Amino acid sequence: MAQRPSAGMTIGRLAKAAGVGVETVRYYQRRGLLSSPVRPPLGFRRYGSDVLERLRGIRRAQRAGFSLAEIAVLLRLDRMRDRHGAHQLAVRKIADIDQQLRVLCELRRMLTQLTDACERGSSRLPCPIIDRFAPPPPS
Amino acid sequence: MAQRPSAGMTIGRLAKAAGVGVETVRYYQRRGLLSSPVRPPLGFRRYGSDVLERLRGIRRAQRAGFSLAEIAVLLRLDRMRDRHGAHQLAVRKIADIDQQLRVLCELRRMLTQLTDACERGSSRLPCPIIDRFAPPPPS
DNA sequence: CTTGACTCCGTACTGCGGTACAGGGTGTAT
DNA sequence: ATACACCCTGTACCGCAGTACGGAGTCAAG
Repeated sequence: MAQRPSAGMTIGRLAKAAGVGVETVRYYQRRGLLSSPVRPPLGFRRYGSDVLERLRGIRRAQRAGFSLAEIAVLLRLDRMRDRHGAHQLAVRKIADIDQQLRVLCELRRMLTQLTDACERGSSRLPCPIIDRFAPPPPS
Repeated sequence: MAQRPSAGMTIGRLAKAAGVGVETVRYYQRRGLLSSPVRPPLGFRRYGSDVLERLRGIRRAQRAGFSLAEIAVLLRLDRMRDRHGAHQLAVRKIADIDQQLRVLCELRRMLTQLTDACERGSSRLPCPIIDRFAPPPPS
């Protein structure tokens, strides 16, 4: 049983293991998403694998479209074991996504129409894109 | 032919006609998207309907998903009558939108799976949403 | 001629999710 | 023992698209 050089990772290794920057870890600590172990009187803070798992969880939730503020709420619901709250949050998120999808589809339709018109039109006519979006100054 | 009280609108009327705030108009002027008429030695600036049309064009382009920086480019292309450039910009924008759509669809699929699992699961088991995103501290 | 609404100009602040940097202290390998 | 990489703390800054505010000037109606 060799004495470990000190149990746990330093912040740098933690960050690397989670694929984020050191500054990002500190930022999450400031936001209260990650706890910061007490600093020993001499030396650096050490982080256990639990913190690493948490950090990875935060990133997963981010990829799922939750903001850091929402993740803070999720973590709070977690501490309170509030399944219902978490479920509601996810359902609302899906509604958000649906709204965004609608807007983007409409946008795509509009832009596609425009580029199609631009391609078909005689090059002597004004470009429909410019025409729609940038009515020329009266000159 | 009554002498008009002074031709054109003040900035407040211009803003209201376009449905934006006065500060927004000034902001666009600072960004070089709208020209600012010379201020007469005494009195306020006056804006013609050409500026109003331009302002409306900027808002249309924004709604179509262009950033102000991109709109600045569009306006420059407009001045140069560069149809091809405008077309390319729009095509790139469509590719952006497609990428966003892909990401959002994947997200939606993932969240839906999660909420479904949450609804079906026994309430005694840990919530899959919390479980996925917020692995509880070891405690 | 006063009142109130508007304009002008400059600067600073918002929220989001970080990033950068300065000026120290510390751990570890050689 | 010394070099060098890493950590700590605090603060400032990034882009985006505005919004807010202070203190002054000006215009128009009553």
